Amino acid sequence: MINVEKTKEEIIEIARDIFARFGFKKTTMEEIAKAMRKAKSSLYYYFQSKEEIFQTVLEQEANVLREKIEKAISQEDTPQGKLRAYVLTRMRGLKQLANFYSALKDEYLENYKFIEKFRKKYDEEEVKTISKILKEGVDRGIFDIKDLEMTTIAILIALKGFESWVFQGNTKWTEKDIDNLLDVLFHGIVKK
Amino acid sequence: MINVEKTKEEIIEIARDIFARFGFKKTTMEEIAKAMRKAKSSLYYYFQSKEEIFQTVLEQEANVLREKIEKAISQEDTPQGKLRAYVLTRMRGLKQLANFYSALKDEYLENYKFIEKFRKKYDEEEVKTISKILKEGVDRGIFDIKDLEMTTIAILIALKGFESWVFQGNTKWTEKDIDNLLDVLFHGIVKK
DNA sequence: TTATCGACCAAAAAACTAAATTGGTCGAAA
DNA sequence: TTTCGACCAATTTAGTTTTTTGGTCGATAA
Repeated sequence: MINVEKTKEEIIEIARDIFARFGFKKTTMEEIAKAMRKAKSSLYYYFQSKEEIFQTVLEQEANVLREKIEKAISQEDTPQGKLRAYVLTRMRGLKQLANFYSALKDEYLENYKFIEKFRKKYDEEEVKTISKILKEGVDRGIFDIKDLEMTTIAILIALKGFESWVFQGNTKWTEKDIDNLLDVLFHGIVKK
Repeated sequence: MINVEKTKEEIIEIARDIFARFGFKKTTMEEIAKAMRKAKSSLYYYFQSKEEIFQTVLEQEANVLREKIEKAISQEDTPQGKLRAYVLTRMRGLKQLANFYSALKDEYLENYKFIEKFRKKYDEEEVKTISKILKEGVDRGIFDIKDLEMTTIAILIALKGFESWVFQGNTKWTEKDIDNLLDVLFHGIVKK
């Protein structure tokens, strides 16, 4: 009762490492149990299924990133600064979750609907975050955006593009490069 | 001798359709031969391998697209127009090659090195095309770009991002949307 | 009551094997 | 010069058996 939450925490803590290494599919309940020095069936006292454990781990991980981003944004004042903070923090955070991220990617083929669901939910969050920043910029008379929704999606798509590009190890991006690109986003390439 | 080239053309013409439907792996030489009303071994009189046939088909298809793009660009005068023509023509062309494109994607898992090689070569072409347009814009005093190479790659990556987004059927993009995005690329989102 | 466990099961996955296909070769014959 | 069928080694596929895995349940400590 009083220990349940604590044990749950322990489980997801250990499960996280194993999932990060082997991904969802290749991680077995037996492994997690052994690492916990418990019997496999004991895990089911705390979680209903392997899926539930994984989902919990995912959500927790997402929370950490979300908070980092939230904090980074709130520390900036200008919409430009916020957008920059968002992009940079997101990039760094994902890099830190690289193991996890690649594990997810590996099992992209088998499309577990609960993972798909998670992705969708997270995508929607990101859309909200970006569009909020953009909207604030427009409201404060700093940004001039014709189609806010389309621009939001565009930024997200581009961001995802860079993401997979970077994680594919095609090019090593520095912070300076990101700034360069943000500069294009902010001011365009046409001379004024 | 005089007919060899003609027969070769016939083969790749027929092979293209089959490859487009079933992809490289699932297409058999027997099928191609049957569609040609020839024996399988006859194909080897014209091509050294299945790979060579596929490669030829690929290259031909790329040539068609390349010419379309080249023509579209040359008909425009301003760098903005050229870039717009490039993006639009490329998008349309790839949409037309959708079957082919998805066949390629399906076999992305098995990574045939000759396909990888082709992709790389084509990527380099695209980089050249884009950077040429950008450079012209800069030289004519129309564009103002800090890091030309990085901007080129950025545009290409973003383009690829949209590509897979569109082909995944996530959103239906109109020409107007593209124009909207190009507008962001040209003028940025910061109010002037 | 709370927490843990081993025995157990159905279903899925992995390992194995036999049979069929496939890309490619070669010499013969139109 | 062009086409073909017979043939081969190697890969794929289909079918089967064995093992593993997620999950359940009742017993049993604490």
